[in-house]
Amino acid sequence: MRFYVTTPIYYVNDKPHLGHAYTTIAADILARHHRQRGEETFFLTGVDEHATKVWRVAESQGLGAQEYVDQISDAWRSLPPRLNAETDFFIRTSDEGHKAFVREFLQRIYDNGDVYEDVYAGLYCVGCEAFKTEDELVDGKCPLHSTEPEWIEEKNYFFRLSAYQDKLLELYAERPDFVQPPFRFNEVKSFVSGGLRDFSISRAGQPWGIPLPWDEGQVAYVWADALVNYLSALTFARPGEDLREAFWPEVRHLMAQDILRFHCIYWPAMLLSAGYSVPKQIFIHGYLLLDDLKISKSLGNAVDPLELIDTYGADALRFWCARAVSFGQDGSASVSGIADRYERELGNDLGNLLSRTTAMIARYRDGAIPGGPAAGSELEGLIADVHTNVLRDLDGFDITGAVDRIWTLVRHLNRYVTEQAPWTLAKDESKAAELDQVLYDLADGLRVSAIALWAYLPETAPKILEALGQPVAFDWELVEYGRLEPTTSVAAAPPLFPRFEVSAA
RNA sequence: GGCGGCGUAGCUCAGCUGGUUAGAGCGUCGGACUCAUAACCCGAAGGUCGGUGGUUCGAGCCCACCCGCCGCUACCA
Repeated sequence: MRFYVTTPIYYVNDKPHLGHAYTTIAADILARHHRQRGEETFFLTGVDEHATKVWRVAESQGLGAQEYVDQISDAWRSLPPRLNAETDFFIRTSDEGHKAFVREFLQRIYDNGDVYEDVYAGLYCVGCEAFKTEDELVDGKCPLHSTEPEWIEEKNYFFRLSAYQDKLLELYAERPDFVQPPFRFNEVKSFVSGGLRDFSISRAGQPWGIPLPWDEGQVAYVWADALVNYLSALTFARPGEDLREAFWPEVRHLMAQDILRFHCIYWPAMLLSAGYSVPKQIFIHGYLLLDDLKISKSLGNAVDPLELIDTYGADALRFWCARAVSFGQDGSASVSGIADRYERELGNDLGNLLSRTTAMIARYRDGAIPGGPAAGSELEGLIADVHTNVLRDLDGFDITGAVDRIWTLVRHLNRYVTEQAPWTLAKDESKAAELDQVLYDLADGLRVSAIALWAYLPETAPKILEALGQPVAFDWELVEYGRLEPTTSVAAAPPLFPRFEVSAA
């Protein structure tokens, strides 16, 4: 089995905000999970650096476009590591390997007869980087930027998307899970059923971009450039290797709904034209609605994920992203929710569980875990549920449901402590075997929780295993009751998620 | 306008192909415990499941209509 997951390539002229972090975190959770299963996994993210605005901003600062994007790409490149996202490659559209591949890719489409030349004309707002129709304007100006759009009329090359309507509909019919969740797929199908218009794949008179192989005077325009990254990266991410053989078309694209159409319609059509297989799956996640408002730069409610990491840590942010909103749907979330999750769930449920468990093992058994697995325990059943059903959840991109399932185990363990009352057992020598059993089950349940949560909490999970004197390994087959390694060195663990001082809260 | 979705406890949401007293988390109130990061555990209060009318032995779940939100309805990264 192989697993290839992508985020969109982010537009360098943005600042990284929570929405970007959200997609990247989700992709990393999936990637880590599939690595746990022993699958060969590839996780790609990166930046889109070619755009008119980039060039204009660079010029206004007296910089060359390449020089400019070299500077601002760093902010983006550092985002995944800050999130603890383990990417396999970070692509930039100005990478030579990408540029060469795009030219070859577009040439194939061209050779296939799907490209023609036509005149593109319209009112163009530079701020929006979009053409506007008359009825979108207010007093002849762009309502967002209050500037008059420019009338642009130029020769462009067009991709014959209209010729792919039937092929796309066939594809959708053959692949009922091609686009997830289903209601997004419906949007795609109804859109395509309504007929497709060709779209332009080039811009004239632009010095910044990838020149078309058959007309060096024009550069590839957005989708003809950006989308191709998912394929191009495989050709040069590892020098000397062509990863296409392994990972294409085993790809899952993750993104928000704003770019759904381009991924579900344009991209498959271009791939078919160029003679490639289409992606395995496309998953559209929802927006985190902060105070019921979509996160957006223009609304001014953008949240800097790095500030949240500075306060709560990457694990808490990842956990919150996975838990706060059912993945795939829009949902209201509030930044204060991170503080709640941190304290209630990570601190009180999970962190405190480790504290009390290790403290009791140290106190009652001098750091040793003398018990062993007991057949037919309730714990065994819960762990079996996690073992099999988390896989199923995550195969369906349900990162929220999966972590909820794991949390059921964590909650069970806390309840188990109270029910068994080890402090009472400890007072009665004749109950020593019982106490051993309880401590064993707690330690083993915690061990399993840590392994299952590793994809979500890559920083915390190793700490739990270390505190329990367990090898730091996360293979999914270890999510099984009774695989606790004997140990004699458990000491009371320091808090995993310390409370904040009142003044800091 | 067309297509799709949503409206369930104070809040955020689960409720599979219709079937005994409608669930979870948080919040509130009460209790219990002491291993632990004053954490954890138990219990209670709290819902005419948007409205109306149908189908059915029986509907939160099916149908019709209505009300209120939201998404998509083309070239924006």
